[in-house]
Amino acid sequence: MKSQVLNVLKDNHLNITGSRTTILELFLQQEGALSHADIEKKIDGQFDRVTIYRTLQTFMDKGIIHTIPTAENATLYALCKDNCTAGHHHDNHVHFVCDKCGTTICLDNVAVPEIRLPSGFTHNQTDVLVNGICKNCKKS
Amino acid sequence: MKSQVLNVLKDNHLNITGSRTTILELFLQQEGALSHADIEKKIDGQFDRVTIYRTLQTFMDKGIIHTIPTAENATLYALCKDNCTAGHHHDNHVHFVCDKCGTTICLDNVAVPEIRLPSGFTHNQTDVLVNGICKNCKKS
DNA sequence: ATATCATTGCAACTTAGTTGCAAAAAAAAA
DNA sequence: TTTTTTTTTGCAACTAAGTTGCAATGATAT
Repeated sequence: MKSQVLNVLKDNHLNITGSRTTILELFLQQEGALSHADIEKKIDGQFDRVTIYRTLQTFMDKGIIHTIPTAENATLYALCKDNCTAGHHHDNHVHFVCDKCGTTICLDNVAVPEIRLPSGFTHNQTDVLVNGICKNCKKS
Repeated sequence: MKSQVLNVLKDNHLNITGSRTTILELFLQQEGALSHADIEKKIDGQFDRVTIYRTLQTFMDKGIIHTIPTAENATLYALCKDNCTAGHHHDNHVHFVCDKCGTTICLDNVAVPEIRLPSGFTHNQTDVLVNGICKNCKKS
């Protein structure tokens, strides 16, 4: 729905522009996370590489999306659910990477466990990355 | 100790060469993980960039080192402790990144917790990345 | 000591990401 | 609605990370 896109942008005090609506729509249309390259393919020349980078950075700053660290070291971006405040936001959920189809998704209802660190270490944030076979690939 | 370096190489059926002994020594001399750039700096032109990449790849193939996924998406390499068999090896420990000094270390005695996945998902491997302040930085 | 096979350095390339600046597009003001 | 101001975009040029082919060098086995 188009109005959802506009609402998200308005709520974050962002001007409505072509690249922002188009890229935000991509995220809302699908479950998995997207890389810069994924987006570049999907919009097929509609916007410049640099514009995509800058749009993603803007969304990051506002807490609309977050990055996912992957084992293969490609930066992935995914929508934040609800309670991410601008800037300093935590993704308190587990990230899942499918070994078969390569899709990365956020398991929003799988909590990150507490890690007991050795004495002398202070905890700040935890990222959990699980590899395996996803729901869709298992069926086939 | 020099003989330790040679033993590791011999045990893994690797020819003894300059770059392999030098780079392996670097890993044995220190606690934290190293990036390609770190190594390049430390060996200061002794070996070609490409040779470093290939040496790291060789060590990976043999299970001497493993990669650590980082939030900033720079590939880090660290020594495997003991029971990593060649090729398919698991790093069943937590990785810690210090927000102050940037050092990444393997917390070998902090186990990776079991993650309970939603139905339909099959588990294969888990990576845990903790950010915070390390032992050394806390003192100062 | 030499033949064989593995390893290295070089050059050239691809891919990811960044920066400055002028043009174009939004939003605000008149 | 038109003009002004501010933001956003595209382009070009750049840096950094990583890869590949090939000829030359170095290690190992005979």
